[in-house]
Amino acid sequence: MFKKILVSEDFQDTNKGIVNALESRLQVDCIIQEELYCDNTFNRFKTAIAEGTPYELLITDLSFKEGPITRKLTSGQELIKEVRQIDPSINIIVNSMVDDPVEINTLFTEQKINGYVCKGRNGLNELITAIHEVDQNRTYVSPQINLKKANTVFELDEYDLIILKDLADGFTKKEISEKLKKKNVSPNSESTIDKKVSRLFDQFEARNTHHLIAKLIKQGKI
Amino acid sequence: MFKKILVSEDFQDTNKGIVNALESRLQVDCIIQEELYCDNTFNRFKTAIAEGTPYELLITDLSFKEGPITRKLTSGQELIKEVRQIDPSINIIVNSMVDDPVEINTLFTEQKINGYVCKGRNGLNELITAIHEVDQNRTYVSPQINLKKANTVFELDEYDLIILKDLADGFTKKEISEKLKKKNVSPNSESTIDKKVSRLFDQFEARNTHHLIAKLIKQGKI
DNA sequence: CGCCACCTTACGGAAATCTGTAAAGTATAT
DNA sequence: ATATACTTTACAGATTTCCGTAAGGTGGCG
Repeated sequence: MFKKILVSEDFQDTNKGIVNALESRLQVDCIIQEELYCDNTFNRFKTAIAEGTPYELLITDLSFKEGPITRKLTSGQELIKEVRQIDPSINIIVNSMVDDPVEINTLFTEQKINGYVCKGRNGLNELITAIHEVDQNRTYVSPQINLKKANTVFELDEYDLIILKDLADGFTKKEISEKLKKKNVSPNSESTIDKKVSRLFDQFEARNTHHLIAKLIKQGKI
Repeated sequence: MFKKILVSEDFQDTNKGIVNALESRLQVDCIIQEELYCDNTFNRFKTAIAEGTPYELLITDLSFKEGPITRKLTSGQELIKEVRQIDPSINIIVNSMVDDPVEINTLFTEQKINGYVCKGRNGLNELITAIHEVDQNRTYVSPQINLKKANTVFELDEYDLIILKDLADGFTKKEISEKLKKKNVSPNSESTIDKKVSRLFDQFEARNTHHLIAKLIKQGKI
């Protein structure tokens, strides 16, 4: 079983909840340490390697609030990427409230994480299970997550909705294009998004994006 | 100090984190109980009153995920409303990630909550502080929340409405400027319209015109 | 009157939208 | 295989938005 674990989670209550559970439910000789900031996590991680006592397991959230400290790493995804670069063999379990299969699938295929636990009423129990599974060189995914859905192609309407909702939330088409690429959703070029929205102008007789969004929200379609 | 506390929070890790902290940092003779569902919280609450041993403090989250069980109460807000109806004197502290001053202010003015703790890197410490404050009959709000912002309601005057409605109808700022000139409404320069809308970005925390229009329509202000 | 705060307007540059054209890729039917 | 229709993508330009600076106008106040 793992002897050295690092927990990266910015909410103090959750952080303590995880650490307490690990301390009481794992073997006594396991060192469990915690960080509230991605940057601190990464530094501690590097230091441990330099000192010849590397961590064996990283448990991290994905979303980290802004704080008083200027940050280099602002998300769990970025943290994982950096960590993987300097230690490809480290075990990583993500513990987050994200439940989008597409996004989670990307973590497994690209970031090579070993487990994904979706926060919820059984999250802590699942996390313990995940640790044991990962320790046995198996992967773990919360049962309520259906990764198969990640591979199903979006219907046109659903695709349009993603774009329109993001536009209504103030994202630019370039940003939306980048978000789609990160989620491995295709098509995802700015040009295609442009065309899709232009076609919606015709369809809904809108003069421009402002008009289109206003119409659709008033119609309750977004 | 409170002798009987009920914690309502659907994420198991967070729930345990809170309960563990309370158990170790409050007096030993305090009964702390926990629930993962609003409905269960409410039932336990009613039962305690019926048995003549009511809770003195309720600590609750606002957002509760859907689960396998059909729910009557689906949010902390609904829970608080029901609880207040049968026990107007119960102390309530909300522990949530919501950071919108308007929303939090409503909890104090309408639901008469006694404390609000915003989840974050210091959330658990703040929660302990909040409990002590509420015990002394004072209210508590996380320091990063500026409730004053909640009271500065931004009224849209008639001039703002003309511009916003025209934007939502797909007119460009140049067109709106021309329309105003034709109607002999002043000010009417494109530049002034620009400034007006930019100020509305700040006031309503919108990233761009799409975002602003979407927000205002959703709020029913246009 | 001069000073100050605020509003209006002009202007310019960077970024984003809107529109058209064209090339490349995909799937289907013959 | 080839033709066809459709989708995706790149690119280019004209227009519009976004944001900063600065100049002029207006009204309050000692």
